[in-house]
Amino acid sequence: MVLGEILSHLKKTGIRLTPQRQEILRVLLERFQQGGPPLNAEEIMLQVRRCYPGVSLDTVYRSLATFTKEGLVRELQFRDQSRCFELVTKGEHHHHLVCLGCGKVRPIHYCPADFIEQARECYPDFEIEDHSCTVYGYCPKCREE
Amino acid sequence: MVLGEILSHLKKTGIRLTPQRQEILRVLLERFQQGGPPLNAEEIMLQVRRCYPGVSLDTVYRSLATFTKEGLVRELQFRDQSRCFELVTKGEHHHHLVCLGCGKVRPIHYCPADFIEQARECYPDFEIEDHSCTVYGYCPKCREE
DNA sequence: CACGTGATAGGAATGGTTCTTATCTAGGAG
DNA sequence: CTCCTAGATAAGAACCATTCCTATCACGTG
Repeated sequence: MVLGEILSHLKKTGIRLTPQRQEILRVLLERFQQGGPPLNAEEIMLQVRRCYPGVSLDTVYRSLATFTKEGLVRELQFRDQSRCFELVTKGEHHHHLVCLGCGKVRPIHYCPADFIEQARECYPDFEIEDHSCTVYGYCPKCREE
Repeated sequence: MVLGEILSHLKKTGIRLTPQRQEILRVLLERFQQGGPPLNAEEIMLQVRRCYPGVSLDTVYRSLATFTKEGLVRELQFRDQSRCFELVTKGEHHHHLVCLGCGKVRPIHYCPADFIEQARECYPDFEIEDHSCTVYGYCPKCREE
């Protein structure tokens, strides 16, 4: 997955490809390639401001909403109330392990196919689009308290 | 699971058992018994006000936070930003199907044990406390748009 | 290369949640 | 049963992440 692929996808959709938006996507891609935790809107803004100092939080939120609608970005919600975002990548799929102490997020590279199957059987009239599985606990550092 | 069990559990913890708190728990229990979707703070407040008209939203939030810390209540977050609460019940365990259109929540009475197992294997140093699995899609009504 | 439409910046507004303060009360001690 | 006090409550103010508003700007179509 490279930035070019994402940008050409965007072109097809007719969504305008401003430099700010390219930078937002680049930041998300970089984070994905590093395997790090998802970013929240403010973190994204701070990163983007390195190149485009004038960028507003509102712009970041609006762009992320647009990308989410387009299926390029996924929004995540954990129990600490924080909202964060990650790139949707073809061929790669993961879930999350969240520390209830420090809020740090780690990826789980496993997907329970049986669960989705069960949901489909239970509610055949539903058009299933997506799913998310999250495990909560305490990381080694937070266990010591 | 009856209200008495919950209340006696609370007594053991030393948490004060005010009538408002009893009513909040009763409302949550009623919802659980009906098998309905989880409630948000405002819905709970409105129900509680039938008996205790003076109850404030703040009281509801504080009580729910206390119950959550005590493991009596679970807080849920879905992608529409809404925050809601449900009773934690022994012997019963479920996950959720959420409509991306209207936000309505339905229970899925199935749990992917393999997923939790995998998380444990992946991160043996983590102390796993809880997990949640959510499927997103469009309900029959919202599919028509 | 000019034009129109959709995007942006900045500041103001919003709304859910939490804090503050004064008052009250549940429940243990006497 | 009555008193006492730590902890709970109500009301309104404060908070803060997110969204709205409006004037301005610029992407990329034609």
